[in-house]
Amino acid sequence: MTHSTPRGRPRHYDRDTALDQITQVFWKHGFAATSLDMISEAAGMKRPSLYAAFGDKQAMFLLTQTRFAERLSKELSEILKQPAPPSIVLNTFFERLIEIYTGGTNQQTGCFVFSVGLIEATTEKDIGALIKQAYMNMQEDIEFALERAVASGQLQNHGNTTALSELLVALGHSLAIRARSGEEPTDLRKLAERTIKQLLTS
Amino acid sequence: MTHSTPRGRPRHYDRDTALDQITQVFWKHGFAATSLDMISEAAGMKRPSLYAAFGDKQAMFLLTQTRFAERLSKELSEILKQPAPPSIVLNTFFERLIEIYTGGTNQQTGCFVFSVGLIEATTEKDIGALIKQAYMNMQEDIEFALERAVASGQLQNHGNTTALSELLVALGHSLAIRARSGEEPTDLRKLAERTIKQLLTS
DNA sequence: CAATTTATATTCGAAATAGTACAATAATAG
DNA sequence: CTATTATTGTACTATTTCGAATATAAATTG
Repeated sequence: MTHSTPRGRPRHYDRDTALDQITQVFWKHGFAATSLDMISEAAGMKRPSLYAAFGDKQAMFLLTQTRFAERLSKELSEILKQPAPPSIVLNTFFERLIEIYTGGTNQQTGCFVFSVGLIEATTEKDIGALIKQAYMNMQEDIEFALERAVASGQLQNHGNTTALSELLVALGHSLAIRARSGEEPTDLRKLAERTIKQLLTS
Repeated sequence: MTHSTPRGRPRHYDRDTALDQITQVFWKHGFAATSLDMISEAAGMKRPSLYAAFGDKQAMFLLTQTRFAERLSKELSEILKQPAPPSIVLNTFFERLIEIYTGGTNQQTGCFVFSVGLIEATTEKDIGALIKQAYMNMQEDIEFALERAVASGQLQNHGNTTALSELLVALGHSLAIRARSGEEPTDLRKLAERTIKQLLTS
């Protein structure tokens, strides 16, 4: 018989929220400093359940990294598709980024990929590729947005939209570092505003 | 009697080169993933000697971080004092930074402070302050250099030297991230050149 | 309700790790 | 040459950690 409820004892955890909580722990302490016991407690799952669900620690890390990168990429990409003037679009873009990087929705600071994942890039090539992919996507999306703005006359062409978008990616990287080293959201917002102004009007 | 040679058994290690080697291990694996055995082997010192010389693992990390930050700061500051045109000065500045970040002199990638130290900033406030100090110094030095260039007529004032220097710091942060995620030195040099050009001519 | 299935909870063992106590070594001082 | 001093080398302990083996719990199927 096909049934809605599966066969044996039902799962006590929700896969998605568990992954959210695992992400939080890794985000705060980094991969190596996070023990399975910490993960277990954070996720509300005993170690055997963790293994059954997600594999070992490395697998969990790779999973949460990929998941975070994809979600962030998708969300930011949506923001950049708005038809508003570039200064507005970029401001909302970086406001959202700063919110994420300073613990607005979660509790952690810095970027889970660009700060935390980055450390593992020397020993795990997959992670390095993932990170590069993440900011390359970001750069492309920004560049497209700038080009649309130039085409629609909302932005005077400063010659090089590529260099411009690379600079905006650099701002993103900088915000990640600054947030984790303890700078306040308000200061970061001001920095972003100043930077956008400088880049778009000159 | 006062003698040049101290009393007991002479040290087998050189403090400075030992610290260099400890830095290398931390730089590659990060704080948590580096064991005292790894440090011991890299430095050629047994654990008791390590403790006697530098204290525990945390102390060693803080020491190498501070030392690296100071040296880097001093070296880059010197470059920025050169009286050459700003495009030249900034190019040599970033060329040197890229060399450090891509394993030119050492073997490691990324920035020891902005990449590796950063992870510990959430649990150790000292490290966070150190990191912020490092890039704030960098920003000031760059800003002074730009202002001198404006004053001497080597650079047309684009209005905001502060915003400009913040963008150049952001480029530095971006290079650190890109280097560790596996980008090649040549690509990074091109990126830096493009960025400098974009920022100085517009 | 008994059998089956899946998930959770407990327990165990092996390895790694940090830090320290103690013995051995290599120099100087007189 | 003996005592002293500082450093190096070895050995030990307590704790943490990963991963797995085993026992228990909660559901469905017929």
